[in-house]
Amino acid sequence: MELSQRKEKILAAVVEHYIRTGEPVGSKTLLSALDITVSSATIRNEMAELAALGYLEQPHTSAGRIPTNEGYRYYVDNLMGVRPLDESVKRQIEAGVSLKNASPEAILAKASEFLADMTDCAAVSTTPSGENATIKRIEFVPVGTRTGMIVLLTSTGVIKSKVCRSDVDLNSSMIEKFYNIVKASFIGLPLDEIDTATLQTLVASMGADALTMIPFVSAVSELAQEAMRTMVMLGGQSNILRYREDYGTTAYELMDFLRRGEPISQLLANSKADFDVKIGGENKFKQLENSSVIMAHYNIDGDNRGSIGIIGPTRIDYASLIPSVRYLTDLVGELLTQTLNEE
Amino acid sequence: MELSQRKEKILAAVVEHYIRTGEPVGSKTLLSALDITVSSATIRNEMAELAALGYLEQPHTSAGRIPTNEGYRYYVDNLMGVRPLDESVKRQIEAGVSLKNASPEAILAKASEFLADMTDCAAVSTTPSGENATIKRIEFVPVGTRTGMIVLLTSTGVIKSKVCRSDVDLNSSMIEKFYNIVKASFIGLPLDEIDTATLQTLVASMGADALTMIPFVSAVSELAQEAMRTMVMLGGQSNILRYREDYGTTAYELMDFLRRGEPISQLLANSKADFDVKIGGENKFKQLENSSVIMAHYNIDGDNRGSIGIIGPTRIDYASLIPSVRYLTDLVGELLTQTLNEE
DNA sequence: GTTAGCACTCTTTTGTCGCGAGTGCTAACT
DNA sequence: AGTTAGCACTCGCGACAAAAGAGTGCTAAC
Repeated sequence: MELSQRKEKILAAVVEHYIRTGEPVGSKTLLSALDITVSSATIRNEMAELAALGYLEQPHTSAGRIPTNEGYRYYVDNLMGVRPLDESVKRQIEAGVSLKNASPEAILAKASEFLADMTDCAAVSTTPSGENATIKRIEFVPVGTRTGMIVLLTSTGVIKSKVCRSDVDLNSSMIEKFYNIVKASFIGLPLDEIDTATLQTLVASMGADALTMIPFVSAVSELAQEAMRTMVMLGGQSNILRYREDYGTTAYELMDFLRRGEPISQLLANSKADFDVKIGGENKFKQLENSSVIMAHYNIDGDNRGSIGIIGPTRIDYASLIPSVRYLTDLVGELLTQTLNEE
Repeated sequence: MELSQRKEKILAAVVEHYIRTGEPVGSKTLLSALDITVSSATIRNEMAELAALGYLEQPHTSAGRIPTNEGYRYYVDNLMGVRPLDESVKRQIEAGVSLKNASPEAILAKASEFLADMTDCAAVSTTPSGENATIKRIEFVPVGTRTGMIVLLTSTGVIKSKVCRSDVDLNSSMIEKFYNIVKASFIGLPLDEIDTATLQTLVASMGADALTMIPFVSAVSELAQEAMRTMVMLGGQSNILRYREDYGTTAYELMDFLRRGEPISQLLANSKADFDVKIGGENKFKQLENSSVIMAHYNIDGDNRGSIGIIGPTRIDYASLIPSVRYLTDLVGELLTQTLNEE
């Protein structure tokens, strides 16, 4: 749907004004905000047409207009000025995500927290997916007479560790047996091939040693699961209260939605493009019907591996937050690439 | 301050009714709730006296009475029936905290989450304090040409690990050097003696090796800090919205308060008794002035080491939640004792 | 000490009214 | 044909008033 230039100007002004104030905007207000040489009546006519086209709506007859979800969509796709990020904002973001010597989880947790603070929205991120990774290395470190720590390194550079407990005292022959099993059965194996069936056949093939080895073997499998699973990092839930009126009655549902990592990871994984904006009901979760999501994906070694996003009211400030989310996400991608490749 | 038996009965009835309904309770309502053979006028007289004593108040002249913080306090200290926990609730709690083979952090995180769900409040817990612990063991596991994982075990059984990166390729002589330094300088050292000053003298004494060893040594120190620091686990923040009206305008402040672990750990550490209830402004944090806190402390090897608590509105259901929190906390204590002592 | 009765207070609800904001339509103008 | 001025119309909102309802405090009698 193509709009005349003047309609576009009006639509943009309505969207921007409403985003700023949260109040329905009428023809007169618009007249002074717009450097245009027409009368308010003309603007009214144009607005009526925009409403007929579905881009604007009236909360009630005698109020101004507010954008519909389609209105926001048109604004984001066609009208929004993509001014480059301020240098000072860039530097602020750079400071916010810098974290040396930290795990991917810690980096993303901090990034989410920072992004939430910066945008006054709730922020979410997913840890790198380990779907196509294989097991590169497994180590066992005794830390007590019956306790040891298993360390797993994947081909994508993710390191996971887990304390594990044996039913009998550890001795070097057991540890050697463990390494033999690991070498023969695990190294090089794709993470997603370690399921309970594989484990059972493995345990069955061990014969007499099975009993003592089970805690170790199952710990390795748990680690593989963990390394594969993407975790959801969450920040700034309290910011939901900040825009409480905009969320209406869905505020509680929204907070509850945020707690459950699973749907969020679906939400974030659901888009292929470099970055994505979902406005109101555009995503299939009805808890988000009064929310917009701005998300971007980060790459590790050029490979799309995870996402970072913010969730705010539909009248979120798209124009200035989209570039911020994208820039931050790119930075995090670089940082993670670096972290995971250093050996 | 001693109250007559009848006054106590009335106060208890007011508190319990208000906790249940959230509505101010008047003399007639009370009459039907109370199996007492007096008229509403008598109850009015008694309530007027209770108000004069500071245990009840009226939101406005023609409304019923609601308990003051002092009223809740008297109720909790003297009136509240301490019925033992239902067997079914006990079993529910046992199921909620059972987690085999998990780290203390994971156990407490799950316990907080579960407690929040069970009580419809926000729940918090602190990880065991490592204040008096010493370093028992340190291991180094190479996982790449320049990367290794350092594993630290404390005398209290806490295991922490961290990936650490060298500037040059690792070789066995460096690893041996590392173990020498560790043996000589760290093993047996109390965690709180590892500060920057100690580290600097240590690095200074290493002479030429200092440069290559610094990443390792400082990683050990970071691990020691981590093992010492109590972390705050948080669950059920969304439940704050559930009692939004009760928190009034402090709802946002409350959520924000919960995010910052530090004040919460102060709050929880501030009480010596086995368990503790803070009502409204009784704790020094003004973000909690409309909240009550029910907290209990768990013991590891008989030693008070951490706390678990819930934060709700002042009209929280003390009588049934206090036993739940205590029972759960005891269970967690047992579980942690077991986890940390198994070697 | 207890109770019935009653006047009193204060909130809440409902209804009405007028104001103001903003619209849509029509007729005139360019 | 597009634009504009003018005007009647609609609707939400705040103010105000009246009525209803809940609950109290007090007094006088039991």
